[in-house]
Amino acid sequence: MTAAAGQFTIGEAARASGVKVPTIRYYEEIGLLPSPPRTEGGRRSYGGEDLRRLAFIRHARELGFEIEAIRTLLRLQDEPDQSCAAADAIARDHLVAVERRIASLTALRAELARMVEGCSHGHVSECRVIEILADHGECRHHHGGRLDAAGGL
Amino acid sequence: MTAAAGQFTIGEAARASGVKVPTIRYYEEIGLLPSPPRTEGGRRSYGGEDLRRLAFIRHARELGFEIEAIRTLLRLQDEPDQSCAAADAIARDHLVAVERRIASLTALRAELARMVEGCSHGHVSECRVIEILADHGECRHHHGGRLDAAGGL
DNA sequence: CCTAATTCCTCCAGCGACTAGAGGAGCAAG
DNA sequence: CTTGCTCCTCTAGTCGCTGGAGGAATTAGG
Repeated sequence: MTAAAGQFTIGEAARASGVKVPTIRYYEEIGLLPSPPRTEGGRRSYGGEDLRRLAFIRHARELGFEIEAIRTLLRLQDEPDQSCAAADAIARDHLVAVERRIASLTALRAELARMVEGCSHGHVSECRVIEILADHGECRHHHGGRLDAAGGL
Repeated sequence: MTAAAGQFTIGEAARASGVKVPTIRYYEEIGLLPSPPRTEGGRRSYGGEDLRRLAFIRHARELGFEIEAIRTLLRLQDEPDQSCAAADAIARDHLVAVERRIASLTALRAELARMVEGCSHGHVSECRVIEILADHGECRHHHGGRLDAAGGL
């Protein structure tokens, strides 16, 4: 460790924040994280403020905020005299989106549960799972849009 | 209409199934939907079986099944004498994933609700929303992975 | 001081599941 | 015959990363 106190390598920043190294570089590339100074050898050298920013980003991503929303939130954070109405609006919008998502996933769960329960574990020709998928009319699930299958956690 | 009865253009297939035209071509490209015969002029001509397959795919996508899972389900559907254990397993796995997702979104909703409620609508410097995002320690949300913000419906 | 292991650098490609646009051909109706 | 719609192919872009190649720099051990 030749570096000054309070300076961190990208690897240390990654371990401290829980954001992977390539992701940190990606955040820099898209301008979400400022380009840090470099050491003589050309390596990124982060300070405490950068780590805080990174933690902020990580937490916001965990909460499902999009990069563009986070960009706005970070700008707001940098200007503490401004009204926080904008931050409030972003959070509120997101809350509404999350609620819609929960509602649709709950409907989905019900349909999947019915599929699985109805399955008699015999042949495909009499399988509820296949049957319900083949015939939308048979289910109570009406027309949400698409859901991502896997998604986070 | 010069085409034989029971034959449909890609546009008609799209309207009938609710899958967009470019998406149908995409499904063909990735081998999810068989390449249909073409008319003299080179246009795709779909039959009733294709429409049924497309409806199956659409429904499964609405239910959040991934393309690869759908590919497996379609193969199963084509062999009605096989055991449906595989289909059952896919649906069960997906149900578990959906349940996990609901649980994490519910935790998320709670945190977002606390953020929004705590906001005093004053300046950014004392905004709960910004504050909670900046300090993970302040919240009860512990370490799920990432969630997609928008996603389906 | 030398070496080996680790970490870092840049650049480019790929994921999933589409979506959008360019540029052109076919085809049905007026 | 022209208008306007649909269709064709092909390419590139979306979002938020993730991974690999190929090489330089640093660190730890001997």
